[in-house]
Amino acid sequence: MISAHLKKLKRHIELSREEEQAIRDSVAETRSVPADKILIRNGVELSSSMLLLDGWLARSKDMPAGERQVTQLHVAGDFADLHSFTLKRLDHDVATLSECVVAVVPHSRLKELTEQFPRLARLYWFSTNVDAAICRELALSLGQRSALSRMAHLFCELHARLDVVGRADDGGFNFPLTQRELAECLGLTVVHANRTIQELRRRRVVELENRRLTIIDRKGLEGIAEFDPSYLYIERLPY
Amino acid sequence: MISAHLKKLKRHIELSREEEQAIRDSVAETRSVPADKILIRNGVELSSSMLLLDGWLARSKDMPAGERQVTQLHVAGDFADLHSFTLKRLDHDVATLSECVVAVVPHSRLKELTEQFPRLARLYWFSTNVDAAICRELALSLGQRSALSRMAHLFCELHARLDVVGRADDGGFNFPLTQRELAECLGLTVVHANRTIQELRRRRVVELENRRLTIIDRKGLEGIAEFDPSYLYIERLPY
DNA sequence: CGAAGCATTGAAGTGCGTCAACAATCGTGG
DNA sequence: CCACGATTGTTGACGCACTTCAATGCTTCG
Repeated sequence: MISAHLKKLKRHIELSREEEQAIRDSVAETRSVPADKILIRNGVELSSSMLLLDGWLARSKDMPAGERQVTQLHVAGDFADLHSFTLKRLDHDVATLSECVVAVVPHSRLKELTEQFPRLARLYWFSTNVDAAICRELALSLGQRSALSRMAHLFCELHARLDVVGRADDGGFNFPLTQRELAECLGLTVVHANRTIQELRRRRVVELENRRLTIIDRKGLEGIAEFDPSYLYIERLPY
Repeated sequence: MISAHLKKLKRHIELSREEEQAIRDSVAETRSVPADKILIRNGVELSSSMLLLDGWLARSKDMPAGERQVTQLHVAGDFADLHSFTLKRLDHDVATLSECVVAVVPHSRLKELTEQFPRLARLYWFSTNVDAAICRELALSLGQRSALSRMAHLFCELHARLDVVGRADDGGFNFPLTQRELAECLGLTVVHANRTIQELRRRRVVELENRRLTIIDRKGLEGIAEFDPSYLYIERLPY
């Protein structure tokens, strides 16, 4: 089940036998978590990071009055809080959006791993930097794109990211979020998120039903989104 | 002039003599750059990172039609593109907002530095993770806060960050951005940014003139912003 | 089978955008 | 030191994308 994570890493560098084994050995335990649970709470001191093996997670930040912004979605193969290795506590919550399987990686092992394999240290550093790039693209979406373009952009991004770990096909992908959660990703109200989905349906670019997103017109969707995947850094061997 | 950077780092760990010297030695050259220049262009392969010694920089992303979102502001002591060490090319531009002095740090030296001093590797990794936390807070602002609250929040954040490097006082700080640039940080039009400044003035919380931001009512400003600085990770010794 | 959450719809309101004009300031060269 | 164009700041009128409020049917699940 850690194969999705390794698949992602191997897009960037060839892993030696020892490196791959060290990564496998860094997992202390594997846990199953039901949907709608807060896995990591804002501000709490942490001594391990969570590697998502299956399911969907969200990083979210709440306002005093209760409004919520999801700042990142995570799918199989993603480290949900690798940044807690250096930050020690998070500035956001991490919650399950579906039933999830997570691997627990103690910070102590990450320390050994990164000191023993500086190349892996840079690879994992790279990985948190890609998270940051995704967040910058979100800021661009929230600041400049219309609701329609924003939603289309999110769907394009998710398709590209899921494709890397073999969880998407040309027709689309499983999408377990409710419209409320989707709205929280996009900085919209539920009502407007609903109307935006309907507009995408009306334009025959996507369909969304039964927790599955069907992409009907990929080019059309990417056009609405003005999608350029280079910010995802999905390419082979950067160094 | 690198002292602002060291001051920032020393908030988090005590630097040994050797570590501090290694950081100083990592600078290959120092350059002065006029205002309104693109220092680093989106997509270009890089072999060094820029440490800002003095002045203001912005990370910005442009849309095909020309709209621009600033995803981060940088002040003295900040690494503008430490993430280029692992990403190799950026997903955004870095431009000068004022005259700037930057130190050029080759990636080759960063590689040596981080391999020789794993503690510094983690500290610099930490630093890029704080940048990401700041970007998440921006996403929260853009997605959920009103224009007024967003602007107040930015001013609070800048005051806190400038204070760390000794470039703010109780009364405020120098703020070289035009209203257009400020608007680009906040996802607003110039016209509405102008009206928002006026509302902050009317409420007697800040004044903005002659490239200086004066904070008249700190508590009032923080109240409008619902400002909680914990996402900035300004505190002593996380490990 | 009932309750709770989720998706959908309509009507009305508003925060911010757009367009357009003008005033103030700045930088530059004569 | 002034002239002048360019940039920056400010204001008003109007429009619209998105919100708010409220109601209704649809699913899901104990």
